[in-house]
Amino acid sequence: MPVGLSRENLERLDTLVANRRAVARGESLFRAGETFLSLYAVRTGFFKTRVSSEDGRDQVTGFQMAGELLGLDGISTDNHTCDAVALEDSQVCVIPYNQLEGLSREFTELQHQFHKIMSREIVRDHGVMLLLGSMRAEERLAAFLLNLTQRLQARGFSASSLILRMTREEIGSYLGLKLETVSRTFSKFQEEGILDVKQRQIRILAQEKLEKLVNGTNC
Amino acid sequence: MPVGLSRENLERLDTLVANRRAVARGESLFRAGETFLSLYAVRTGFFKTRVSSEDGRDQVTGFQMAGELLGLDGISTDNHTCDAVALEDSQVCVIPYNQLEGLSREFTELQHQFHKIMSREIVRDHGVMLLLGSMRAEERLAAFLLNLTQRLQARGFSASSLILRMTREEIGSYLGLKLETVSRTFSKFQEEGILDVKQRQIRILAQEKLEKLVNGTNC
DNA sequence: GTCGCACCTTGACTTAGCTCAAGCCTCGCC
DNA sequence: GGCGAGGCTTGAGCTAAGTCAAGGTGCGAC
Repeated sequence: MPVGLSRENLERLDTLVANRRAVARGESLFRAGETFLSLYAVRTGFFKTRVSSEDGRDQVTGFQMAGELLGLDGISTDNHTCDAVALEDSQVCVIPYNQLEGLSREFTELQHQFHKIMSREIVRDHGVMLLLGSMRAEERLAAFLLNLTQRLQARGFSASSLILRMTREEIGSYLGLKLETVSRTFSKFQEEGILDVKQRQIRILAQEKLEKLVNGTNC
Repeated sequence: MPVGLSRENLERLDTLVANRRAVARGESLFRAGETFLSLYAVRTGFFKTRVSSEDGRDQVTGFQMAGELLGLDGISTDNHTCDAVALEDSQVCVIPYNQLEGLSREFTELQHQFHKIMSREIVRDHGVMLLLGSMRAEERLAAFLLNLTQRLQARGFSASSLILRMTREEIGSYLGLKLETVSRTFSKFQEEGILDVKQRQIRILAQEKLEKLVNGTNC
């Protein structure tokens, strides 16, 4: 991303993300209500983010893997508005937000990239709204799996074989379904020869059928 | 918002938003796929934004009123990713995006406010996900009405009386419900003495009951 | 090894919301 | 003033997904 920067400037960008933090499986990176100071870039591992309503309802709002950014919601009120929980032992880069704002005033390209990242999150959220608002259970799970494998593939992993880092309940929360429905839908996909499911090990046998479900020549 | 700026700088900020555009009821301000060049601030009127999936499913992603910003999704790919449609004759300020980036490199406060606005949109979207993923029809409609009146009240309108700018179908799309369900739920609220509903004229008779539905001492 | 716990699967039954259909407002237009 | 179209309401029946319950499975701790 940094194009044509001087050595000195490159070093300043480096110091922006120099700070590391390890988060053990099950621990929170941050929680709703905490003061917002930094963004976090996932280096290794896997996270979920989760919002809660006053009456204790939870909603998983996303799953984040290496290279993805956590904490953007905190900018709005200087407080985090969701919890970020590690689903496996993970490492993040700590990006102090005021330093990021300062540097992005100097480096047009950094500013532009940062805006694109925020905007991309908005676009992603709109996609999830479409999923939650108008898709049936099978379509939701198909879309979820295709999204996951696509992101894993971009990171050099197999496009057809993956290990889920989250429980059926977490998948259900993200997709607006109950865990039993997620489980039944996995079973259905297996019966139909679309997937091979062994607990959290998933092998995609017929990707085109998943795609057809999502793009839906059906309904 | 602009605090302690010189006359000259204030004028530069003014020119940023000097350009106006009128959009008649039913017309689009922009459409998915069009090149993204500007953000738009609603001056007067009312808009909906809508994403579509390949197979023609629509999802209303938001309703925007005076003072709210449209087009943030376009930054990510330099193309708009949703349609913005006026629900009544409206006027917007055109904010050329590259000028905004330029000025926000000079004015820390502008930069900071812009980031907060983007972040707020992300937080709002997470709230909608919670609604779509975990609330029942009555709770969704209650949350929708409370959100609307809150925003209208902040603009000096009544907290208890409002005129809907959108159809039952558009409300349903936003809330992940069919128009019949929206209609039935309005009728139910009327029977229970929570609302007085006359087509699009709504009077809130028992706001505390709506709040209780959303915060849910129930389930 | 085996015990316990968290997680997953499956079945039987229930239900919230959807679909389809019919009829009714209301507002703009001829 | 009457007519038409878009929008709204309501009913009846259906269905996808939820609920409740009873096991099954696999992994980590001892």
